[in-house]
Amino acid sequence: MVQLNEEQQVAVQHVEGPLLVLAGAGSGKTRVVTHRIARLLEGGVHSSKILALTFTNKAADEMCKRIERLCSHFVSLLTCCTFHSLGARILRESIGGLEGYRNDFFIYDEGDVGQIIKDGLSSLGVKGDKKAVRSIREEISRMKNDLLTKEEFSGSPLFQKVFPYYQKRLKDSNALDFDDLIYLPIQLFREKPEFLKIYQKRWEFISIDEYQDTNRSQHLMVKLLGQNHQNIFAVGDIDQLIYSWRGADVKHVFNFERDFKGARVLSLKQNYRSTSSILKVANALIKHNRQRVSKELWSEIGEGEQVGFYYAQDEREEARFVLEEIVKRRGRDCIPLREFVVFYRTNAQSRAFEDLFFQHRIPYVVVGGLSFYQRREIKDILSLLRVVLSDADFLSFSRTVNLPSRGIGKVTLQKLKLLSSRQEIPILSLCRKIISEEDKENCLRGKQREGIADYLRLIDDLRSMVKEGLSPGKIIKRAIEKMGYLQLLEREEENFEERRENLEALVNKAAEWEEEREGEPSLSFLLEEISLKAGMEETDEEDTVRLMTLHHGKGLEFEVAFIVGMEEDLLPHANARGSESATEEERRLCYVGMTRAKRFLYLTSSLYRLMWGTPQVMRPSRFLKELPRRYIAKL
DNA sequence: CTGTGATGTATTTTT
DNA sequence: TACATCACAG
Repeated sequence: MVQLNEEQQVAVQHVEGPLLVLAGAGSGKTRVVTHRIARLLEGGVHSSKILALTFTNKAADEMCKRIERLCSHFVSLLTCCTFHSLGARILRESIGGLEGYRNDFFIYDEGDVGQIIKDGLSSLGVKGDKKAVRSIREEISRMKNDLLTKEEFSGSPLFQKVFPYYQKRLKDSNALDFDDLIYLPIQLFREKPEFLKIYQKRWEFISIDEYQDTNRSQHLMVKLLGQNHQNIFAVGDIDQLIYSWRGADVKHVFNFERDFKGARVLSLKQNYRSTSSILKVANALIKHNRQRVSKELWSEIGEGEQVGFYYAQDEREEARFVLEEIVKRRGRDCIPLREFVVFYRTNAQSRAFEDLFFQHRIPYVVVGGLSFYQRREIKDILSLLRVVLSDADFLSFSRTVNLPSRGIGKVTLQKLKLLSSRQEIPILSLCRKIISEEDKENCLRGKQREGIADYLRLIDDLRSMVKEGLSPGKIIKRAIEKMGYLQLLEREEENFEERRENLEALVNKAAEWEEEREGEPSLSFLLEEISLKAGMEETDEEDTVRLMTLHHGKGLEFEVAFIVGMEEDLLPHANARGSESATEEERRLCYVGMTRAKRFLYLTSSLYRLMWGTPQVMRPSRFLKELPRRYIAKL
């Protein structure tokens, strides 16, 4: 299928001015985007003038590769990345335009951010309830995504109290959160239009993938960057909008023609992925959504088999059914394991499948579960490296100062933090001061004082390695050795082997990264890449069954897809109860899952399900009743 | 300060 | 179930 259909051709040949492509699932969206960019390049547009934005790193990688394949020698300076990477890049260059920021910032992940909110709560005398932390985190995120100041944002009272603390902590630590990566460039562009001009000139052609999932700040970023030339090529599908909880809004798609004057709109309805049975079922489901423009996907692939439905007794039996079906299909249709995917609504559901697959030696990968970089042992080492690079990162300091145990506990830490903020000195400078001055104020003695001194020696040691220009991989290796981390793990952990292997993998990853990046393999660069790409592991090559949430399925395709747990309060999720728009989003989620399947699609429900360790009676999902019987086979 | 064990409470989705 | 937090003893 080298040929493009008529609508695709029109899109690919589009050069200047705004264009919105409403591309249904499997309609060759990525092909259109890549071919169009290839055409621009062939038409003489310099690669440095093109910006291609995607939603995930994986998609960015994929797009890069495909463009390269189409016209290898032109691509060198093409910018193809996620919104967040773009933001980070802009800020590295230009954050100096904003008062009080430095360009060697760290990027804090969700865990880091949660810890800071917790600290904030406890400094206010409120106990750090996990739920409260999460809701405040969401409020902060919402505020920044909606580009509001804290005065404009009507947050909860708790938010109002914690937010100033939160911002101060980040600033003192020279750190940014994820949302800042979009929020701050926009602030910069508004305050200092001369910076905006630079970037407007740099990128003359902008293409955005998964446009339906952009939130308000991302949307504005595109608008600002494209203001002059208006060469905006947006591709999206409102039936696949699944991130409204993160600020995505159909409004942005509906308003495209208003936001970009003279915009053309195209729609791609022919599907090149799935059998028509699968499409009929998916179409029937999504038709129940009111907020959409009607659109019926069709394909020429042939009817194929009916969609299978299985009603299981409990989740173990559900897993057993899936496993048997995989084994059967693999044998009968010669489908490799990597072409099977199991989709579920919540991460917790993966357990039953993991247990069974493990037991039966069926190789599998859980995509996007607890990411590699969020594992404790990895975070410990990376935190230490952050301290090596910065005097001010209190969070990383507190995480590592007592590894291995140096007698620095909660109390001492609190004392140090108080002193550090009172004297407005970075935490490490404070530590140096304390051990150099001869027991002035008597603030640390004996074991604690010796512990701090020991820690500082470790940091200095590693810093001198950085100065000598040792490679990141070597520094990481030395850091693990010097702090005696393995011995520490060995003493206290049961799954020592696994953790040791993870650390080994970290060193290897760093080494790999160095080879890729001939130019400038600095430690700080590596850390940035890790914080932006956390969660992306290269499992693509392995022939294993994939287990993932429906959200992770976006943009992927498989020969065989299972959507499990089709039950009320799970899909649609309990949190959507009573809200029509939330239920519609659940329906879209289900739709995304269905349209991932090329040849075979299975849906399963379970009568009983273990929740919090106790069995619960479940009711079949309302979505099942919305499907046309004649395309469904009960198994 | 550290380690232990009891106790209670939580499972949406993610760059 | 399982994980995190808390109280208490060493």
